[in-house]
Amino acid sequence: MPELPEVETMVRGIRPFVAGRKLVGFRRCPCRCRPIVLTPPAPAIVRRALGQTVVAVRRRAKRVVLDLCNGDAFVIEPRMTGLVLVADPPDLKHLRLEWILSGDDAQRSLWFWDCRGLGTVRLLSPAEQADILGDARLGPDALAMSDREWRLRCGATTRPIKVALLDQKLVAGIGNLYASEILHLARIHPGRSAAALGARQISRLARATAQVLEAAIRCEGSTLGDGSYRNALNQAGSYQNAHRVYDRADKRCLSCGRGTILRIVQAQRSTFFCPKCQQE
DNA sequence: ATTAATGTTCAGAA
DNA sequence: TTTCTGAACATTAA
Repeated sequence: MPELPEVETMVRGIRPFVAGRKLVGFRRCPCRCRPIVLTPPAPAIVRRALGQTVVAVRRRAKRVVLDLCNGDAFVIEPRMTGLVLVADPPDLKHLRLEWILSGDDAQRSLWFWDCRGLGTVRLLSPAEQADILGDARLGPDALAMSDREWRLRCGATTRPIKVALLDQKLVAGIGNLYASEILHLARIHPGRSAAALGARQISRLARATAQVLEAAIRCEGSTLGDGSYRNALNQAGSYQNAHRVYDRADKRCLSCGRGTILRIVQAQRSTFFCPKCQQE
């Protein structure tokens, strides 16, 4: 579920509750749901992380990173339905992992809640962080791409631009929902070859990416009809009210007022676009 | 019963 | 080498 704006919202939401605190315990889910996949296994995590202080809370692509004072870092990857919470989980069933934190005042907890259970939590050494979070595996953050970088990276692949935007090695942070929204704002057809985009289109793409993602962060992300996404305090985001095309198949285009939103499938994922605003 | 869902990764084929 | 497809992971809701 979460893409860059949702993960950024998680990071900002938990930071004041987590940064500067010491890890004094871990607990697995109290219910009988499948135990989360931990890397390394739980005993090694306890040995390496217990007693460490969380010195920073940051985002890398669609992951939440908790930097510890010994150089290790927890890397939380929410995938489709994962949430990081400091209060009030949606239900008590899918609380996969709890970090117990101690600070100047009372003890408190950070939770990883994940309904589908595809998310992961890893404790990585500095060398593993360089490998898994480094430039060889992830492209530049979507909010830190220059026009020049957009041009070079798009120019290097003939894949459809919608598919290229989902490639985390090309640009990090964009997912299926925001890819459709960005291309609609940039007035680019999702099937266009990335390498075939002209200079004006690249510059529109760069501006649309920043505009959509920054607006979505201000709205604390998108909470769709199933209510799945929640911020760190288990509150819904509001960017879904600003969606122009995502999940709006057969509805009137909100921009031109004439086109009908189409749903197509690219790389086994839904793409939504307006054939009037986004010409081939 | 079937399908699709804001993600990632792998195997195998073109 | 690049690109594409299908499958896998697991859960829920329409």
